Amino acid sequence: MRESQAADARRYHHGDLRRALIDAASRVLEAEGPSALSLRAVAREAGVSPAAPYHHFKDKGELLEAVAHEGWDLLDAALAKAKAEASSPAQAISELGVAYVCFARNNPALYRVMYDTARDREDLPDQMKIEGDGAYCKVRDTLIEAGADPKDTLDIELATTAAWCSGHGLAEMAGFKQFAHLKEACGGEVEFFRAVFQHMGLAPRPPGD
Amino acid sequence: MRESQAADARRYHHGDLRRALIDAASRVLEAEGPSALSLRAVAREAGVSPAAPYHHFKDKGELLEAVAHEGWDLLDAALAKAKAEASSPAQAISELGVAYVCFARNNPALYRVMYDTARDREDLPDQMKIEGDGAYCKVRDTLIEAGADPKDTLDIELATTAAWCSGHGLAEMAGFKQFAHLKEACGGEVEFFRAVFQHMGLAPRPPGD
DNA sequence: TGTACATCAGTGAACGCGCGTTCACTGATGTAC
DNA sequence: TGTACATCAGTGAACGCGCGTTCACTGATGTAC
Repeated sequence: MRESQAADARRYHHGDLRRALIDAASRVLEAEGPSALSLRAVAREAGVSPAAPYHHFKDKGELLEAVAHEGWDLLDAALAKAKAEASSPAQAISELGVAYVCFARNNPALYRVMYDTARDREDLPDQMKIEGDGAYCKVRDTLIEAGADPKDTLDIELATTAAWCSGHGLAEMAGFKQFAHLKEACGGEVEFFRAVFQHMGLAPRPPGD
Repeated sequence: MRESQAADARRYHHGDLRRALIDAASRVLEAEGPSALSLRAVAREAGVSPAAPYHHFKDKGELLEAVAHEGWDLLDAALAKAKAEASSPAQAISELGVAYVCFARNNPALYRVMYDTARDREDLPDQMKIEGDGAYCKVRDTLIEAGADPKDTLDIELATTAAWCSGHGLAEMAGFKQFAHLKEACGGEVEFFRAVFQHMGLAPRPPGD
């Protein structure tokens, strides 16, 4: 049937416990928050003994990293989708921001784990690095498409960093109740995001404004 | 000597254990990070038994809130100082941002506790509320002084929110190693902050730029 | 001023808990002949 | 195809740990007379 069995662990007892553990971790995370994300809780959720995960992850940290890694992939996919659907580079910048903040709002605990594990390593993951086509590069390339001078690399990097920080800041703030009246005044959460991005110079003013 | 003794608990055994516990918490926080901040560790650091804090705080959460409260006061003071020293409203906006990010960089664990306890309550503390003269109001008033239309309250609030989010985002990002080369290229960490704020529209361009 | 009493800040031992991790094991799966 | 063996994913009991919190207590301080 299959030529390779080295890369295919799926036929063992459980099927694919590694995968199942990451999924279980996501469920624990969204149901009970980051503080409830223990190895034992994940094993429990996956229906295996507390020792089982050690056949797939060196320790708890390695499981968390796997969860975070998946999170960055999901974020990357959300940004790619937003960029593909935008009708112009200027609009794409704004839509990347909205997609970013919506991702964080829809997966708050996962988003937290992503940055917490990065902070522990003092390093953002390779997935969003400057070389390659990670999330960071999508933002940078969009800024260039929208007219930034690609030769002024320092300026481009600063602009990309500014955009990323703005998105991250809004993502973290958006959950506080203080902003409920602003969301209402703007006519919805996404509209609030867009309005804030306008003030950050990251969104075109709507026509006739 | 003293008429009131109700408001003055300072003459009891320890002197002022409440104060001492908050100070001990700050020391634990900066030495070992937020995850090490347990009630027992704080009591240990203060040199008292694990039960002693319960005479001053209902539970661990109340101690954390007191630590966070103090943090917001310190942040407020840092912003007030930055604003007072600025030579123009436009410069004040930029200097508020720099002061904010520097505060977070100099007190990373405290900064984290401030936002974590706020998130648990789903509410930022009263200290930075819209009414009064908390940190939020300092930013808002400075924006008005710099020329924003005070009658367009929605716009002002959005602009203040945008500024706050930008600062928070940069504060959280500034610790990552990825940005080391940008700090170097800008000639220093503070210069990096200023450059990013320029891209967020929060800092005046230096003359001749 | 001196004494009896009330107050209450701090002690130290104990509780039950969930955690990360280790260990010897078992039993299903895959492989060689 | 059938059998013997090796592999290794998962078990379940146990470990030591630090945690938040409670409890009966003790002893210093403040107060009333």
